[in-house]
Amino acid sequence: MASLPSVVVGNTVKLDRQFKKLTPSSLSLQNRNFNPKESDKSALDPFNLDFREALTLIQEGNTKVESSFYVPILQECIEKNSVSDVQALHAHVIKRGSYQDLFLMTFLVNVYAKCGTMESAQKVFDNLPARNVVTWTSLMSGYVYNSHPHLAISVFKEMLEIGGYPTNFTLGIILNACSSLCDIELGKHIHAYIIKYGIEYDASIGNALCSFYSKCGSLDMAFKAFSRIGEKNVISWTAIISACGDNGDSAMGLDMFVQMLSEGVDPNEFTVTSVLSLCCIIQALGFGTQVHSLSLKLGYGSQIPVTNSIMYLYLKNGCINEAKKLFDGMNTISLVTWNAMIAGHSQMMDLGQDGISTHFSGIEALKIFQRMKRSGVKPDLYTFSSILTVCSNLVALEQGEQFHAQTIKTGFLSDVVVGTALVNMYNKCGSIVRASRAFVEMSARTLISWTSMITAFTQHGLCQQALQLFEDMRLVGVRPNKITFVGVLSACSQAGMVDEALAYFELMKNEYKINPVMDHYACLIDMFVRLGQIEQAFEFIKKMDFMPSEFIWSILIAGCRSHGKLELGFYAAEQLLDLKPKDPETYFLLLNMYFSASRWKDVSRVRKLMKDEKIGKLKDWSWISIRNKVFSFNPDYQLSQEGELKKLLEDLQERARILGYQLQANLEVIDDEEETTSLPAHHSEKLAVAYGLLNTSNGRQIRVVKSISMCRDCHNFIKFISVLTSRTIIVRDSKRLHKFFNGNCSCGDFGSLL
DNA sequence: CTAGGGTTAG
Repeated sequence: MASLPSVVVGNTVKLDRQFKKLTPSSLSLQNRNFNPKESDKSALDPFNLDFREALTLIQEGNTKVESSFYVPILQECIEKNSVSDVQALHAHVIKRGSYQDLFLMTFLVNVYAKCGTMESAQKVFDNLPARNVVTWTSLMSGYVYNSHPHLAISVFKEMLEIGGYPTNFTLGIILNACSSLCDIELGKHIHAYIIKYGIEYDASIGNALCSFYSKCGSLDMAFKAFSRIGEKNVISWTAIISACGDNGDSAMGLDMFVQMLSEGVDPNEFTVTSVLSLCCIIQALGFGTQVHSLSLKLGYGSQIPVTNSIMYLYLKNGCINEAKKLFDGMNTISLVTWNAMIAGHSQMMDLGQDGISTHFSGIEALKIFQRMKRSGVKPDLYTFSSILTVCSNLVALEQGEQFHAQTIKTGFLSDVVVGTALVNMYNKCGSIVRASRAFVEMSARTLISWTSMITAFTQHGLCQQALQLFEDMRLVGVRPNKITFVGVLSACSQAGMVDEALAYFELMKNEYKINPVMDHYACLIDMFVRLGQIEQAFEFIKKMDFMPSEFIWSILIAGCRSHGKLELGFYAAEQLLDLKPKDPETYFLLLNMYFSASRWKDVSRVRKLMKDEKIGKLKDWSWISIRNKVFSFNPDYQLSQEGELKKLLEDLQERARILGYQLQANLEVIDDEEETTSLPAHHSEKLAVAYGLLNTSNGRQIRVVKSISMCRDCHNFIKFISVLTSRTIIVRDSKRLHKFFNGNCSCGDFGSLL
């Protein structure tokens, strides 16, 4: 680092005015601080003129004006983002000789920067008669503002070389540059410099350090930087609150918010939006609602970002009506508002709601997209990634293809998130070929892109490709996370590669220091179960340092049922019942197990528990999307009115029987005390598949999405259909993707627990 | 004259 002082100070013309930022309305008001010479006053008082008039006067007049005259007009140029007006004023400044005024010229650097024309800002800077630390800092700030952090840093180094001495402002700006570059090295260097030279640790330094460490992923250091600030201002608090959110500790962020209020600091609109986004992450609707009313009290109700984030919070929590009310009440609907609406609808599925509301909110999201386009708003990358996700959820391939085309036309495909969303869309719509093409064509890939593609191969039963891609990913130096390992372990599980699975499990723990989560154990247990090694699976459950979840016991029970291990199955069922499962499907798994073992007492015990826990019937819906239209089916579908559909199903059933298909009965509907065994051969996906067969041309893929898991019988039957019709049939149920082709399914036949 | 914070994505 450069040695201290030797500040370059130009012959700064001191002006005795205070230049506060002027709003357009304040321009027309008399400013008490403005006190021009009498001679200028009558003709050229910018505070008595409107913008255009002032500009015209300046351009026509030959009078020399004071430097301060330009400032409010230039301010307005920033607001209007009018570079040409800035250039006109600049020309005038040169002609009238005010270019000697370092104060004014520094301001001009900032004006050009704020208008996004850094070339001009740099040119003004280069021609300055003298430079001081403020002019240097202005240039750096311009480069950071225009997303050229590396250029800001080279200006910084240049300044140090000629002996310039950075101030708190300078260091704050450079720390920001480090944040956006994730340049940990330089950031720490700056921090050391601050300590070494005893730079006063004020809020500007503390806030910048706090954000810097947060963006580098060290919440600990962010907290240290924060706590050293003597007088914490709103920005300090907002910085630490967002730091918590960015580093995965949203609950802590809410704590900090409470602490901030208790210390008597009022949040501003930025704080409110940050807090609301934390509420979104951890689904803290109640807290968010309180924050919302607080923000109304503080007068931020008309702030668009505040409304956007509360609307998004409502949507993510399924409060569609509240969200709609806010949306309808907004007088300015920004692109972000549309995006929040679309993203909110596309994400309602994360609520643990059934697949039916997910489906309808997806359809709603498509409608919102159309409304947005009709209103003349152009979609951006956020819109496209959300809408592609909607297509994934709906298994709406044709729609997805159209959006793909639009991303190409608009150039947003080059965005890595859009590209990743596209990979996911093709995968979830059952097209692994196009998914991998989209992946290969990406110009850049994030960890999430790699993970998506690995998971895609796994879901399509292409385990070798999944593992190969994982190795490629490591070769190019991308560090896997726990989700990547779920994909890897699940690939091994499907392929029955026990040794590899265990080796990857160790690799994850030892080399990547990732603590296993339930999903990893579930993969391994699933693997043993698939291989029929039920005892090993059970041993593994006993050995793991986790309380087995509902899902783990379900896998074991399904395995016990398939492999006739009744006693262990009953034991597991007791464990499962103790957990008071949440997922309705789990109860049906138990019912079916007891039913097939003729344990009637247990059947009624489970039924009673279901009543106590208010578990309703399973809502069996399937949808098929053909040429942008969605058709819905459930078991109540009136087949008699559709002679063709009924005939087709009967015909397929008969031909399947000849090939060896046998109907497996399941306990289906629990209607109070009444129970029926299912004979209707017509779960919703059979109807949807048959409808697809009738309404698409021969050889085309059939793509169906279903609200709950497939039952074994349907799973088996559709394998036969794929043989009888030579079609590829994709059914995405609530748990996984099934791609049926030539009598096989990509899930490796252990995909249906029910 | 130079800053610091925010909404929507996989």
